[in-house]
Amino acid sequence: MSELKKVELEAGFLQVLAQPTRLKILYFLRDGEKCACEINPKMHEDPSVISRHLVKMREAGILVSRKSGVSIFYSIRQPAVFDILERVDDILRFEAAERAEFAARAL
Amino acid sequence: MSELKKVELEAGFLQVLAQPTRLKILYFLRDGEKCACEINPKMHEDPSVISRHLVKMREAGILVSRKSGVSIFYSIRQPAVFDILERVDDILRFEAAERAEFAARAL
DNA sequence: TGCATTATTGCGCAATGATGCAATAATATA
DNA sequence: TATATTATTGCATCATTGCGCAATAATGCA
Repeated sequence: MSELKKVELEAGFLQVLAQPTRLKILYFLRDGEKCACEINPKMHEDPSVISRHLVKMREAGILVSRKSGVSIFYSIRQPAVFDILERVDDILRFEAAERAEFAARAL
Repeated sequence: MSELKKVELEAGFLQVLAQPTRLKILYFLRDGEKCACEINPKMHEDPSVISRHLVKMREAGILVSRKSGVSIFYSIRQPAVFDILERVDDILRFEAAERAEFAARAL
């Protein structure tokens, strides 16, 4: 039915990563499992918003959740996302350095 | 002014990558510089759409352009984006394999 | 059972993004 | 100079996304 092509799958996955609040959540989860009730106070948004972000990342396979009582604990399922973010940071640093050099040259 | 935080810069860059047509263009440019007039017929979209995608990727530092006559040649400036896409593919393969295994188990 | 806590879903709103047509800019050529 | 080619920009439209309030579900506890 769907017959998703390679670039569409890639874009879809990257789309999930490409959101500041979701990245913030990922970095927060980096040092271990946290329940939504621990994530919420750290973020500056409505719990419903965070919930949707968490669901989206779980559906993408980035996170996994575990229920315990009324709480739901989330943790990283694909640590490789941090490799991706490292690569992005490399590129961003390169960009920043180049812009700085260009600015210096313009003096 | 802007005071962009780390996650915002990362998300912004990933947002540029997270679009099927742009990825298609990137893969097409992988084997070397191409002018817009070569890119256009390969894509199933209006030239104006392709132009905007190219500009966006150039602004993000992913591509670089060179003018020659009426033609404008684009090429990859950050080959590291393919490392990122490789990582994404790894994750997607992992996902696909897991879903396949789950499906097999359900028989 | 009744109540509190935690998390999610329904819904509408505002902002953003992708698209295509038409018009424009820039260059080459007859 | 007039015309054709190449690429971009202006503009309108449509779809998607992120957001927050309110309502609902699910569990634990008095």
